Amino acid sequence: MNHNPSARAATIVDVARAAGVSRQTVTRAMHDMPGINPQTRERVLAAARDLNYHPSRFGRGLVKPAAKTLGLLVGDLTNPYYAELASTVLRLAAERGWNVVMGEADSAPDLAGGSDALIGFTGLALDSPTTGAPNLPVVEIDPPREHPGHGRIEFERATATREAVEHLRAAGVRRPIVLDRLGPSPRGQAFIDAFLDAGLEPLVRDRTTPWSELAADRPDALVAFNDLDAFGLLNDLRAGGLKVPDDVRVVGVDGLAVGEFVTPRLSTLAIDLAEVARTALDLVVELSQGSTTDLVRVIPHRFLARDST
Amino acid sequence: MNHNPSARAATIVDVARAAGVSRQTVTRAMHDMPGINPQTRERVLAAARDLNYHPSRFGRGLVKPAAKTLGLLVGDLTNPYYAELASTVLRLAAERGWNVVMGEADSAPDLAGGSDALIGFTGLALDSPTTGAPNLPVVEIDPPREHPGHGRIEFERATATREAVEHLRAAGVRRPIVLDRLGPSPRGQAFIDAFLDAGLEPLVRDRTTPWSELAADRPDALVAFNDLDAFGLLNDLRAGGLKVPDDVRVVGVDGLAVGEFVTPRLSTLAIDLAEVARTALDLVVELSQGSTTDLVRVIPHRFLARDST
DNA sequence: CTGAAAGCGCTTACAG
DNA sequence: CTGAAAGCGCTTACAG
Repeated sequence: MNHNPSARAATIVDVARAAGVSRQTVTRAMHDMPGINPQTRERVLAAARDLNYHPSRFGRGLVKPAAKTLGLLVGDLTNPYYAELASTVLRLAAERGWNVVMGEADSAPDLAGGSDALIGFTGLALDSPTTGAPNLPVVEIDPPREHPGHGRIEFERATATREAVEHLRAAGVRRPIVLDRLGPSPRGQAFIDAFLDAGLEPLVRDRTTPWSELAADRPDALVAFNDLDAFGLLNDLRAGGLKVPDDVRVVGVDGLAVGEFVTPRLSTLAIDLAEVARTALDLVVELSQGSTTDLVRVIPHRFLARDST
Repeated sequence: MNHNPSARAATIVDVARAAGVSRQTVTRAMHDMPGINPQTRERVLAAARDLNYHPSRFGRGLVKPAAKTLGLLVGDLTNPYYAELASTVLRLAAERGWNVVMGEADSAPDLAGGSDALIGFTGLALDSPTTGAPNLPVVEIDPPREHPGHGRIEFERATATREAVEHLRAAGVRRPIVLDRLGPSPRGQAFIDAFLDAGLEPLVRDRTTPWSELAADRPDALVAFNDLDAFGLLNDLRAGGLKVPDDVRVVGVDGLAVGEFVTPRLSTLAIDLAEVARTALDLVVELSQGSTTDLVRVIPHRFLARDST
């Protein structure tokens, strides 16, 4: 077995030669087509096995209609936020007969090379090889800045953020802390602005600050960077003997379904990820058909008041 | 724009003709290569834009070394179990310079067509087009049955299951219910066997049976089909005024990280998904290099006794 | 700076 | 049942 260890992979010609037939006949055997002598087929398949022959996707794709491939760049799939988005994209793409090649921002493969179009959270991998694609249609989700010619799904967060802040203010919150990453994110900035507008001056801390440190500021509300962070805070607060929402209120961002299952159920800023996925896919299809106008779609967050506020 | 609405997509020849240059020059312009008159480049790019030209992956792949593509078939990505596995596969594949095209079992795209090798939970999509692949290396994870020539990652669950059952028995459990899907799954069967061996006769109910119905049998332990189901049960039990683990003990299967964050923390049968991913990837690489022996790897579950038992 | 030729690996009619 | 020829869309030397 494995007769071609170092050199190039076996091609249809190698198999044909080894089996003493034409390329044509190799194709027939490989694809189980009719009109071939069973013994010939066996001989060809044996040769193929022997040479570890696998038909080239490229030779085949050039000559047969093939599924389009969509590149999808997400963050850590371990975060249900990205997983849920990816899940919807996968389903909708399959409905259209598209394949999806996926990449996580941190490992950042060159999606562009294997795709006919790209959708992704480019904020995670700015100007990566991914976006240097040769003329591919690209749709960016919640992008940090505009990129001419690219489609864009923008998140409208101001309204829902104000709602959340109003909810907190009405509940008596006076000393909120906004947990954000360094170099304020759009989500963090939206909360800061909303608090200021509501006459509250929020402290801003790095999202990874442990509760033990946060406690010194005696906050009565914590705005987590995302739901996952919020789950961690909920745990830390419980461990620290604090009651949520009575002692401290906690709000997340993302609207993960699993937020229903934690205790207390997490209040959060949700976005309809299925709608994001659907919109992004529609847009990328329009782009690949040559559309060059109306490239921006806006999707609103909404405030889900559950039990943690 | 979009001058080629109905007919076939524009090729390099169309662009060359439109711009009045050779195909060669089109390549140079598209890939920003040196040795081309800037004005010529502009003219070519304009023509390309005008014709909505995107270079064919296939033409290109045939002639330039391209990344290998791995097909990955999982269940619902919305289940963190699959998401975590996919995440590791994505990372490891990227390290090797492979692309990954993903599919969910329910939408079941034809992964085979676009892949050089396949990894997947074939129990979810048996004998789908996916596995009818023309001679692709295939690794099946926790497969329901053997498939000659395919690699196989088997889960060893008997040991950990016995441990879990022993733990329950020692805690005084006498009336366990095993929640399984119709036509017992390996995981369900393992629990049933272990309970019987321990001298306990478990009831078996469909995994979707609501607690309200289960309650009639006055169980003192519930074995959920998976962690996600277990989270739901935990909620139902709380809603029903039952205390876990005092009134009813609950054990899940999968070992999701988020099980740490629910209340009470979920006891579960965990499997090291990163190891599963790593092993599957190693195996599929061996297969694609022509290996035909030693195609089975076994990975053990382990019992994570947390707070729900 | 630009182009004519060859070739990548496959499949599809078409002959025999 | 089997094979010789043409062609899919691209890039890589090589000439000019």
